[in-house]
Amino acid sequence: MSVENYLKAILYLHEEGKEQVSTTELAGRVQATPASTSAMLRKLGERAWVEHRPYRGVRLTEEGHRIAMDILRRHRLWECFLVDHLGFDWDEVHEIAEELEHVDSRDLTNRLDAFLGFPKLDPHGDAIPGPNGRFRSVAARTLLSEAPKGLELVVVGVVDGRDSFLRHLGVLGISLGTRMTLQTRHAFDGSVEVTYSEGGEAQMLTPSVTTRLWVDQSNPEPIIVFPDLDESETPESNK
Amino acid sequence: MSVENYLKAILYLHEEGKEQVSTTELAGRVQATPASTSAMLRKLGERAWVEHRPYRGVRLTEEGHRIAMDILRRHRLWECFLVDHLGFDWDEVHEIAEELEHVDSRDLTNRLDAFLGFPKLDPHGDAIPGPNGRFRSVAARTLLSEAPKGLELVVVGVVDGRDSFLRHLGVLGISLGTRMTLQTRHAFDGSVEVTYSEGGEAQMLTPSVTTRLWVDQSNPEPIIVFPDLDESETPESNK
DNA sequence: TTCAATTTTTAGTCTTGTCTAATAATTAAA
DNA sequence: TTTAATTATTAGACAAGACTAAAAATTGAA
Ligand SMILES: [Mn+2]
Ligand SMILES: [Mn+2]
Ligand SMILES: [Mn+2]
Ligand SMILES: [Mn+2]
Repeated sequence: MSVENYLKAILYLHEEGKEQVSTTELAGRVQATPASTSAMLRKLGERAWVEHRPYRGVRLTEEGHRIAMDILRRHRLWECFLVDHLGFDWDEVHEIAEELEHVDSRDLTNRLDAFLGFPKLDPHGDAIPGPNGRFRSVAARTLLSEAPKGLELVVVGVVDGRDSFLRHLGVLGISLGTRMTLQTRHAFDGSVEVTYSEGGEAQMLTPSVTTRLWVDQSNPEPIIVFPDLDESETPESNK
Repeated sequence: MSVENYLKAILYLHEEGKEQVSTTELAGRVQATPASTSAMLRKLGERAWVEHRPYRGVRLTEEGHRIAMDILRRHRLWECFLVDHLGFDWDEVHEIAEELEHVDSRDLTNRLDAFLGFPKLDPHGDAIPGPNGRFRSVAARTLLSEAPKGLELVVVGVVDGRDSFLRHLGVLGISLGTRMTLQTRHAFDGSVEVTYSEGGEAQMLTPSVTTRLWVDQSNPEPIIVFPDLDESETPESNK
């Protein structure tokens, strides 16, 4: 919980343009003393969620960025729910979302996302990260029918929101956030075969499906490389 | 958070008929050691949320009962939301609700309640406390093990909300609202045979099942609602 | 370049909640 | 009514996260 709030605060500061986040500024954001913040940064560094150069500042690692984006996603989705369905005003929701964001269930988050209609913006007009941990951008997504083979893809949207189609997706085991890799494309009729990252047998999808599904690359190229960080922790949370 | 889980666990045990709750039994419910539980009980006693007589057991005070009922209210409202609006199955929601229940905002709770249409029962058929901290309705219900033969019955709740039991019900083709008629009762082992109104073959049910299912006569009498109960009856049931 | 102001980290405590091991009280058996 | 088994509490530690006060590093002004 505390760890999550710190990560999100660092993300906010990055989004505001700060490459390096100072201890004091971060302390201000999380309402803690610089001393407490310093201790937390050491811990986050040990877990490889931030790169902390003492006295110099801190920056999210790729993994830390991923985690922070997921918290931001939950925060903004809940804000949508509170405003659009419970009738809160946009200035009343932040504090409550600040709590709800810490309920960490991938399934819950994705279903809430679907329930809300896959919103791209929260009630404050801020972009909502998608299930792949990146902001939803029209440019970044591709129809499954035109996606490349061999790369892990993640389903980021549907072209057709009719109930009949969504129910059919359910039968196929596909929902927003489903990860799959395109294995084969049959030129004859445009059908494709995919394998789900979660396992199971190869699945054939008809063009009626592949032309109605938005996908994106599941694992973007690493943007930042930290040569001297020691290896890997347990991937974070999320049942 | 921890404090809330202890209070709710004590409430559950009260609802199961235990006047005094023992340290060991409570420890089992909250998945902690008796030593930790003992320490927590001292603290809860200091805050006057329980009456703790060392070596004798513990009981919620009026204030503690009020707080616990409010947590139970949030838990069950969220379960309704997860099932009715996010499409979860009734055996998937408990763990998530276990987290959501701790988001403590009166405004949020009451708006959620309204959004859901002021439900009286959660997806497992358990009564939902109202904003006044008392149950809203008492449905006329009987254990299937004690129900009369030959009448059409409808499943209105489960005594045991554990996922394992709910999944077993799924295998048996039973869910909330399932209609059946008790055909035979075998005195030897307490097993019964029922037929489903929807059709299919007669189904044998073991006492482990029949003593955990609340049923009501299928004839559509309206649920009796007592908006302003003076006495806090102790509605039975649940995990 | 030097030194004082500012920023950051460290040292030492506290609180909450957890654990294991040891002790004490209660209950059940002989 | 003793004793043995069970149950409950206390003692002592630990981890997370927070604080204040003190020390160390960096920065900026003279
Ligand atoms: Mn938060
Ligand atoms: Mn917002
Ligand atoms: Mn809980
Ligand atoms: Mn329930």
